[in-house]
Amino acid sequence: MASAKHIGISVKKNENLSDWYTQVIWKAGLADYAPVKGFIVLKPYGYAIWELIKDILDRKLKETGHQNGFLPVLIPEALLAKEKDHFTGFTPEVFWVTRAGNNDLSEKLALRPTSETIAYSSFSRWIASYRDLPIKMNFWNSALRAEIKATKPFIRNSEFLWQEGHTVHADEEEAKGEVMLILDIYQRLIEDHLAIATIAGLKSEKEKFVGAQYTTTLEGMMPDGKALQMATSHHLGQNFSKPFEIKYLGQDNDQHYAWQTSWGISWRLIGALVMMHGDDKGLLLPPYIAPIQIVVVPIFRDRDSKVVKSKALEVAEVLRKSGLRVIVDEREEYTSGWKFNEWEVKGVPLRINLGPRDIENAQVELVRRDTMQKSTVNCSILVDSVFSILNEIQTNLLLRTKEILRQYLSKATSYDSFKSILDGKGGFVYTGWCGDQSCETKVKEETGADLRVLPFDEQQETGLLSNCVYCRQPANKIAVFARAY
RNA sequence: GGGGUCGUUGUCUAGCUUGGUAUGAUUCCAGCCUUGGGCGCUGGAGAUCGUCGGUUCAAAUCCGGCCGACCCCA
Repeated sequence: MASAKHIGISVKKNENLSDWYTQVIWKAGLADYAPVKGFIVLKPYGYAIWELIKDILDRKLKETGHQNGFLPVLIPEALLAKEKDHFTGFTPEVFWVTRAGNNDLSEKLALRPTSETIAYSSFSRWIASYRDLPIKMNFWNSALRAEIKATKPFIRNSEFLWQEGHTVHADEEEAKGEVMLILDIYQRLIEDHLAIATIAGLKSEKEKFVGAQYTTTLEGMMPDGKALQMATSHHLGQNFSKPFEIKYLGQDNDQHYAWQTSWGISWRLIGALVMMHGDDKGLLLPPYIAPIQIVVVPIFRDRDSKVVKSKALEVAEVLRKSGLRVIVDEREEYTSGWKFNEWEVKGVPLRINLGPRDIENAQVELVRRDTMQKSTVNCSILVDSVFSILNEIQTNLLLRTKEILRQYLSKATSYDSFKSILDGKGGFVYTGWCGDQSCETKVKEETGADLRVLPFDEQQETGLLSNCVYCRQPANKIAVFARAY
């Protein structure tokens, strides 16, 4: 139908990912624009996805000994400026509060771009001896970083929901262990629940968190060949403990500066979910992270609406008792065809069609959102069938993103081939790198690609990539470059 | 950082060149009709044309600033 065209997604995903993406965010009911540039309003369906991400991660963090707290949103300028690199790095994007009511403030207050400084000013007062360590805290809050130019819902906003963890340890090895523990938790969350494959590794000196000793990262690859940073976990060393005087009295009766980590994921993961799994029909959510895993659509004529509806509610109840998130779309003002399309735009992974025909045969029709395959199952084996299909969808989606990642992995031994890959299909390009920041900067300036990650897995494999892609000097690292969001 | 496109009702859109009562669809509401892939019919509602200023007897339309959205390139 012609009229149906502008109700659904009006652009193909592989023709214009950007336009497609914003349409899906809007039409699936995840978010809406706010009156101020770079800000968005999260609608219930979008917030429900965030809540699920939050629940899963929160549980994992508590299981590993972390506790939640809450920090103020305003940070005095002097505090934010205490660690110099950190301050210099963030200052271009900090929002400042300079007035309260009718009075100018004597000291500017920053809307937190991140909470290291304010958290650590507290930590320094909480810690006296090694017996007070470790501190392992996490904060669910929002952060504000002014985005002047390019904004994109969930991917790049001036305010975003996230989680920031901050830990303090007596010795460096323990802190380094924490960094890797968290990165692993993130990778499990992202692969096992969000069904997105990533590359784990180190950020370069240029790209690391300002103020960190080193930054570990999980890098994802979007279907258009552009990279997206999914999570970071930082070893802060003693870079903050020194200016913030986070000291403890050791068993040796001497004062020591503590070792620290910080780490975070944001609602950017929702953006990644949309881009990775969605298709021309709209959103497609992996079952483990879908607020609605199953929608039951009763199909009826007037004379049998009662019996069909009550059967639909019964089916939903059985599935709910098995722990599934199920709704019944009982609305009478829409036809079933309308409902099919709507739930497909919203990405519900599994739909159950239930009409008089099915009731007669004690069966239901299952429709998978990922393959659009329909199957008919007998009510007696419904729960088992549903679980096995949901698991299949989850597995299938992860396989798809692994395949996308694999197709976007290239190796370049010369700068010419490096450039032609970037200008062609894009994606991740593995190269040799001398380790010199000036080569990294030149590559960025000339090609638009930055050094996304020094992958943990590939560092032993030299061979072909034995020279720096830019200066041709002997390489001492395998670097992965890409254009990125 | 550089370049470009755009803003008319909840949504999409005509009108703008050549200034004079704002077009159509969808949506929403009431009622009828029914629902296995975006049903149909009847009636009704919904717009200070993003915003501020300028030109003019008169501005959605011409000019300028600002706000916002989007795209391409580095």
